[in-house]
Amino acid sequence: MDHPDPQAKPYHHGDLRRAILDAAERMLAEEGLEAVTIRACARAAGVSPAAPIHHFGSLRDLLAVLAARGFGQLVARLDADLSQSGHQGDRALVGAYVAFALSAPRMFDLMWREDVLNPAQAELVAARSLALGRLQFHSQTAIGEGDARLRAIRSWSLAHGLATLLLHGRIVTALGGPGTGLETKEDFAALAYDLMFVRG
Amino acid sequence: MDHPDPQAKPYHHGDLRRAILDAAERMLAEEGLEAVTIRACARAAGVSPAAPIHHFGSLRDLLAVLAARGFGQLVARLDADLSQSGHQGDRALVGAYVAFALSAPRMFDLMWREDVLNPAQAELVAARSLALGRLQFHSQTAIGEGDARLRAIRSWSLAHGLATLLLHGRIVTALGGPGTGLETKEDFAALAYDLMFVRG
DNA sequence: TCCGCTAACTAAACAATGTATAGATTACGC
DNA sequence: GCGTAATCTATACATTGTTTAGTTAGCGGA
Repeated sequence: MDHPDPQAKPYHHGDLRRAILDAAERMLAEEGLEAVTIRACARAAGVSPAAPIHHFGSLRDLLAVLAARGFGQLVARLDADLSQSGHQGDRALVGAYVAFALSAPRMFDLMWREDVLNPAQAELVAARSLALGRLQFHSQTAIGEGDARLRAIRSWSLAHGLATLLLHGRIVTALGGPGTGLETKEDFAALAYDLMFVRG
Repeated sequence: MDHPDPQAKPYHHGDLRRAILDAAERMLAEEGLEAVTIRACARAAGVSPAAPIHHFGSLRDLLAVLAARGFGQLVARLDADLSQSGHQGDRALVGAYVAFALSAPRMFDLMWREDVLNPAQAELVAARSLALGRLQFHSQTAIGEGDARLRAIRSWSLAHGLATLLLHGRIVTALGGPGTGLETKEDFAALAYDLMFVRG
């Protein structure tokens, strides 16, 4: 029998590493971080629990590689939004950052969950430093007064804080809600943009 | 034998609920959130694993009650710092908020970890809404231009984002470090204050 | 003072998890 | 073709949260 049975799955998967990551990404988006376990990934790919361990070393490293994907997606989103935007530098940056967080909330959360992933994993370190460098670059293309470093910290903090609080539902609970003009994702991205104009 | 043996621990603890919470708070601060398990709390209090369940219902509820303590501590800190501060309203608020996060990093993290605690737990709901109401109050005592609601969202977002990024060590990695004037907790609290003066 | 009720707690068990170990299978370079 | 290394399975272990059934003791009322 040298003609392979199309029903029988091969002993070697062929691209198991990617398949596991794809399954993990889908489970993260649809079922949440807690659903992403070694055994669930193995089940989704139809392999034994030890197979993902072989490719990633541990769950912490698997999640780190997954978060690296997230930082890549963030960079793609920032570059896309900022290239075709009439807005300027740091102000548009805040809107794009918040828009990404709202469009991929669980991935955004994972990217900062250093308790559950291995923050020193090589792919993650590379993807994260690239993304943060890009953030710093965009925040400094704007013309403005004062220390450029302070402006960068302010932009990033404002964007990160607003995104985080929005994902927790706290801003809607405390200040928004039906009839307040803060309902859709677009409202919040616009809010982020507006915040950059509020004077201290 | 009606005189109790001082060596023998009684079957009934007397104040087990508080003892469990105290143990959990200590373990959280010293060993991290992952060390706070039902079984570890039970071991620390010298009881069986089912005893904490009886008092709290589940680990998610135990952590929620613990987070409620955290919100109480935040309120105490805000009130203390803002009463004896020459600074005004929302600007001092940001500094005090960041100072709290840096002084109790793991508690601050837990307070927003709605995946691991029960966000609808009664004590937590009460303590959180009280704390957030106080935040809103302080942010609006300042005189300033523009929409008061926007100013409140901006203050809170800036404080929360800066605190979160500082705890992740990202700002130090990206922008601070030795020789940059950003090293101690006080430097960062001052940074938070300064950020409120940066113009958009 | 004793009785009964109820809260507080124990003991034991279950399913699920991460991961280590040893072995089986297959691809691939020489 | 053959040996080696990569890939994957089977099995096992310790740990976790939680459930169930049963034990102990504090406490109010007769």
